[in-house]
Amino acid sequence: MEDYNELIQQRFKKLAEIRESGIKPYAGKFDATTSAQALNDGHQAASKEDLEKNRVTVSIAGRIVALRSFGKACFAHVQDGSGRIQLYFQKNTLGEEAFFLFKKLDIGDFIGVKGFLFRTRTNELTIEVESFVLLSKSLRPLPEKWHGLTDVEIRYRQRYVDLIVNPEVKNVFVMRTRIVQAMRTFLNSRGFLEVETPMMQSIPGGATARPFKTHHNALGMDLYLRIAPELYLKRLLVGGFERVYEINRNFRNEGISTRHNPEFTMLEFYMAYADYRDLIAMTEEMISSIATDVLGATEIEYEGQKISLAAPWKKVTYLDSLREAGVPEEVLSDADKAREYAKKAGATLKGGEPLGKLLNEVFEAKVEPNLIQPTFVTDYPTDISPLSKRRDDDPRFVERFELFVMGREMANAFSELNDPVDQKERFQKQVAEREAGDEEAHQMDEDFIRALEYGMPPAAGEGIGIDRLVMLLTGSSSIRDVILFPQMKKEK
RNA sequence: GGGCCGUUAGCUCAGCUGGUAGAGCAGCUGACUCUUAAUCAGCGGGUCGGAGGUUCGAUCCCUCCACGGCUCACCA
Repeated sequence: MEDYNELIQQRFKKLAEIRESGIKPYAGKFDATTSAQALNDGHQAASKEDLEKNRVTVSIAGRIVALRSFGKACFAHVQDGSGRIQLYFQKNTLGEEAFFLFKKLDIGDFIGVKGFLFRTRTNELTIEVESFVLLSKSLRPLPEKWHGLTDVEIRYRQRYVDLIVNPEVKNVFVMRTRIVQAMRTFLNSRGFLEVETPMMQSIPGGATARPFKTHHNALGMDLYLRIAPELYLKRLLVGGFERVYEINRNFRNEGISTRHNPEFTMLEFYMAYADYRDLIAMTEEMISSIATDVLGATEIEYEGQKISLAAPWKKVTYLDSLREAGVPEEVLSDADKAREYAKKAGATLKGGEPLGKLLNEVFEAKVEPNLIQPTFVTDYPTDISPLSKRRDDDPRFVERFELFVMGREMANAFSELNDPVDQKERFQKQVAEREAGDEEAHQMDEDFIRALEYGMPPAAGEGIGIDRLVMLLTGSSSIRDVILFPQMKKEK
């Protein structure tokens, strides 16, 4: 931490003076009768004369965010959890002693005030303060009032300051909470049960990604932070839960970018006796209803582009999406031609990739960036979908879709593979890829196979990246703007 | 991890060709009882991200390092 500068030292001095005068600079509770927003909303229609005729006495607590001082009077704004309201302090009203303490206050201090409402000459609803208490002395200066705080490093590292001075930042996080609430309401109303499954797993499964490793001392065993809850949620299907979901953190030991944070939040839900087609309809309904709940609209703008979340959304099969992007037919079924084509498209290949993986390189380069309006891409190659059920008509493809908006993957869903023999073979294939050097390939999970051998009902499951959904709905271009405390390097 | 860019007062930013740093806000002192970017007068505040190097002299040029941003790779 840096040394205390002159401004901070001045405030420590004021703190000492306040203590010397027998006043507690860090008080206990304060009973506010109202909030800034309640006052502004509730007295919108009250005229200057109304307020003079029928005096409204209020008490409110908050942080001083602006001070405009005259000799024997002062205007201030306090900010509470709901908004801001102006205060007016007069020496005549407060008395000598209280006015002396008032002079020791700084921007940033928390105070509780009692007073009555009036309107100023400029008609701003204001509290004339009759008495006040210092609730908490602030020792550090807040950023200036014109430009506020824009340094992104300070904004992320000291999010508390960002939240104090940038109301739109706070609003994004309020919206995030509302989005998640709307999601829970949607799922709960359809009979889904929210559950919690292990964050620490001895075999990190359910996704292709590199995990964080940790160690349990008493058990003497390595554990991994989960990369997905999928395999545990499916064990619950085996156990008889028919509709379950989990909204929680996943951890992936990979690069950090404007779209990736090492810990991020996913919704995963599983629905017995359904297939991926049911989830297409449900996803359209869920996301458009969340948008309506939270934004009051299904038309949004993201990074200058208008996006319509009104159902129905475009659907295209994986192969057709490649065809539409101009990929020649022979590339779609020939691994050698696909390899050549993927290379030309700029993919970095290690060699030995199966056709599905090669096609996916092409897909990511040629198709994904152009999926601006919500689009379901269906029927993925089996090679890159080790947990999905095969299509009856063509086992090279699975019953799976991904949802793309703004060229980004928003959801991934499939009919769950419930054939233990097929699942075991797929794991074995993954293990082989792992042994061939693919660190992200699945490991064998014997217990999961055992669970499937007891019998898992046919089911469909889906994952939706909450952070990315929040980005979309709040117009945020960086994932760090929708995560309160994004991961940063250690401060020096 | 690679490439590009950035880091100057508490905050937001200037700083020319290399000659040891400025503004606004915030702060302090004083004036001021309806301001809201309050106003007026005065004052203080800097390891110019860090360490080396070049130079008579470095905020400025070079090297390395740290942190951040964008981007590519990896991925969701």
